[in-house]
Amino acid sequence: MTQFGKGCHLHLIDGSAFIFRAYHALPPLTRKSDGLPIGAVSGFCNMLQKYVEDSSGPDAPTHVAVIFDKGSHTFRNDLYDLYKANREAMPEDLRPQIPLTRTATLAFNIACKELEGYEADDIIATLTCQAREAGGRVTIISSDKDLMQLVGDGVEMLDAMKNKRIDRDGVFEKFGVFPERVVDVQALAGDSVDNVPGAPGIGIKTAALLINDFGSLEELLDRAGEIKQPKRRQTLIEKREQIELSKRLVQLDCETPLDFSLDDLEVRDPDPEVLLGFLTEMEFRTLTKRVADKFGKDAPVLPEAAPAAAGAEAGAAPEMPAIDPAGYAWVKTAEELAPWIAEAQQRGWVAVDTETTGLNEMACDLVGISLCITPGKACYIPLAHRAVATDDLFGSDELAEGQMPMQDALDLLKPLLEDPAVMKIGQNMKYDAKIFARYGIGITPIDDTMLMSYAMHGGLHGHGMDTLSERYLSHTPIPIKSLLGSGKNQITFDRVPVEDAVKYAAEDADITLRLWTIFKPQLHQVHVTRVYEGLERPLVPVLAEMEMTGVQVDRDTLSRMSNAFSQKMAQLEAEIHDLAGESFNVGSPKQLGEILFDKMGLEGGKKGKTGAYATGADVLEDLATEHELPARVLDWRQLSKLKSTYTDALQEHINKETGRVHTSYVIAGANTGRLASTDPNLQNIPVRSEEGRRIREAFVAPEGKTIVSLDYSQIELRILAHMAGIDALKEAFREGQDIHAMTASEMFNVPMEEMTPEIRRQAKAINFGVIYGISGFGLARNLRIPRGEAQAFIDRYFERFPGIKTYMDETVAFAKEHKRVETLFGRIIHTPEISASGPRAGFAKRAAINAPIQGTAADIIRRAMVRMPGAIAEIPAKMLLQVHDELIFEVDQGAEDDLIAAARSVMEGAAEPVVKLDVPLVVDAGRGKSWAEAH
DNA sequence: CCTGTCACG
DNA sequence: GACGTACGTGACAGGG
Repeated sequence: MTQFGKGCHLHLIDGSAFIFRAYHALPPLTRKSDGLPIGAVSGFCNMLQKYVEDSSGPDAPTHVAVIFDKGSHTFRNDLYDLYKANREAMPEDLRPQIPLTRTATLAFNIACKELEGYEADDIIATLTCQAREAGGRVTIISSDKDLMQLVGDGVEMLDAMKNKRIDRDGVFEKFGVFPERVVDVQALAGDSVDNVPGAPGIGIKTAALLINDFGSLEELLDRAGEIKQPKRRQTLIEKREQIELSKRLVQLDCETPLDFSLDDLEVRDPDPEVLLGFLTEMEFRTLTKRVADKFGKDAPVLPEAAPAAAGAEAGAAPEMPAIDPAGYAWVKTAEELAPWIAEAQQRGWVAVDTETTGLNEMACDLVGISLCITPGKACYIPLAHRAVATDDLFGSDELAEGQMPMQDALDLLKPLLEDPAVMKIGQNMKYDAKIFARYGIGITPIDDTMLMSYAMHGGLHGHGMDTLSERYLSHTPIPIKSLLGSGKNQITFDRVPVEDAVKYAAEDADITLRLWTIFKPQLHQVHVTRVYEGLERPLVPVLAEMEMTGVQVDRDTLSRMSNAFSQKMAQLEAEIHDLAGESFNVGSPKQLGEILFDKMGLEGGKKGKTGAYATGADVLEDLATEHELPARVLDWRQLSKLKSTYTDALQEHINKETGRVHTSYVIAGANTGRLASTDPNLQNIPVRSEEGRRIREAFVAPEGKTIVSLDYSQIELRILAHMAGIDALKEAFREGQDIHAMTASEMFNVPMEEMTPEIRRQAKAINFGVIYGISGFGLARNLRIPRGEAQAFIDRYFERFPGIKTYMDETVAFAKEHKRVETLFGRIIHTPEISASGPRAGFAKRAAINAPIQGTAADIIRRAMVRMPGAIAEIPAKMLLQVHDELIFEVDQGAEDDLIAAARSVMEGAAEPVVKLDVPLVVDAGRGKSWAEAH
């Protein structure tokens, strides 16, 4: 045994932090065989495994221990009975998992230490002091700021989450003092999480200032009389005892009586039998396999789960072979393709993936197709790969060897892809469906693993294939960059050698199929089958159709506007330079800030975290009342935005073949269930300003057609009225009243006849604020009124509509209990951050309040869109665009009334029959030759 | 690649 | 005068 000393490196892992992070990061998983809650243990083991993998190499620890808290009563409670009194009770499903995390640690053969009556922090402190005295190094793996007292002199912290090391400078950044004085700052600032009182009204910033001025807390308290600010002086004198108590509470104990020594913590290799035994007992399929692979052993056989219950544990795949390119075939001929088609037909499903020359489905070509029916066994059918030329840099235009004619392959595949009895499985099927559509194939029926994940895991993580593969298959797919390169040397997929393409493309189909086998049975368990089958999957063909149709955009209109903007901008720029007395880049916020606040010396310059002055519109608007220059800059910025983002960029997006603009909707992008529009984004075409609105004049109907726009009136407020059950609001909506005026009348006791636009405006801001999870600060900023006044408005609002407050509180409570919120249609939005501390808690809370409202509205318009094609089938009209609460159509002249009647009926009735709203949904309609006229 | 800014619902 | 704050998006320009 080596004696701990110089050259040794001790790792101390904050076990409780690991547990809580694991618990909050994962859905509530249970062990399949007996339903034992196991999510936190699973996450804990994954984190330990990752730690073990990451901590090899030259900087590897020689000694390591995981330290836990034990018991709820510590010596600090004897000092102060309210210590940690406001901690929430441990969740019911976490409690039984705690002992298992000890077992897990031991199974990894890592020392596992705890001590009754002491917090983990104290044990960590004691060990750190011992190690430091012995001349060794220490890394504390935790993000707990209390432990920052220990940093320095060979001791560092490692935030495993952010993979960020924290040294003395890092501590200074956080606390404004070096580690020796962190206790002093904490004693003053207190800690709301641990219920350490501190000095009221003093936070970390002020505390650091004081400590740096006086040198130490004791010095500060002795000489408190010298402090200039009367309030602060009084606090420090009056609360001296409380501050001293706080210091004793935050001071870590380096004298914890330990019954073991550093030498007992020496790193040991795990015993494969023990570790695999434990993992198998927990029924962690993926991790068991991964660890078994590491040891070069076969994974122990797990009890076979019934297919319907498969995957109750994260990543719990049904038995599947390893992902291995050896199982991937290169299909070269029709004869080789035939058995794949036959097997798909016989099994009733096939995973399909297309490879193309680019990401724009409307302007790229098919290069190959991959298929997979059984995990581990997949094929790639190359169709348009170019021969790799040896003599020139640009490659050849010749087709590569070993490919069947594209049309032959498509002719063979078409019956399969259109066979109603064979499920086609894809990842982001809208993409493949659009490609196939261009080759005359209407792929149906489909399942989409991206959308399955979105329905089940919305809010937890992204739903791209790489994310899903890593999370649920513990496998990193071959990066496309490894084939295509990046930057200007990037090649297109048809230039990839077929041998490489087979491995990549077949793997994609294999992964997709594996994800499907895991997800499919889970949809039902998580109760999102209706969401997936009613709101996500059926939207794929509808959106594909809309995107392929595109919208006509008039290039000349845009081009003329661009020129006009250029001229006006040049003029403004000259004026701005004149006013500044020098030439600079108006488009650079950095340079602008320096001109405004350094050179011109204007008041109100505030630097952000990067050290640059803020020059946002709100800042400039304040300055504009006094000065010419900021006012000009605002005008310039507006034009610059319109030109670069709209009049110029939109022209680039006009498709050469169709002459129209084809956006792409992201179905699984927004947390709330909304769509997002990209390349180009047609959901943020200007409308609020007069100049901007003119951009919409360029969105036109072709000869003989009309643009029709239908939009939901106040849909989110209506949903709020329904969900929160506010009778006054419901009544107002039923009677078709002006809802903001009614709110104003109710709040400010102004009769409706005497309503002024100003009072109504304020009420409108409050109504919107409520939807966003109102705060005094936010409302104050929006209305540009003092914060106290804004808070008074809010208090008044809650007084008049107590149901709203109840709704908000109940929604947050639900989110805290279930780590998710739901829409009226059962869409789940996970809220993993809801129990976070600090500013993130506020964010999460407001997002949780907003999500059911915004999400229900999103569900409703999705339902309308899914039904729309059937409802307007007999009308010569096409749905073109969706803008969250608005649908835009193109219709033959003369059929406008029919379309409006049919579409309005679908939209107004979209919630039914699943949800019967207590308020009517009202749809406004407009028509014209352009979007500007129709809106 | 990140940040600030600004366009929309 | 603890902190930082309305919700949800995407695109562009500047700057490292």
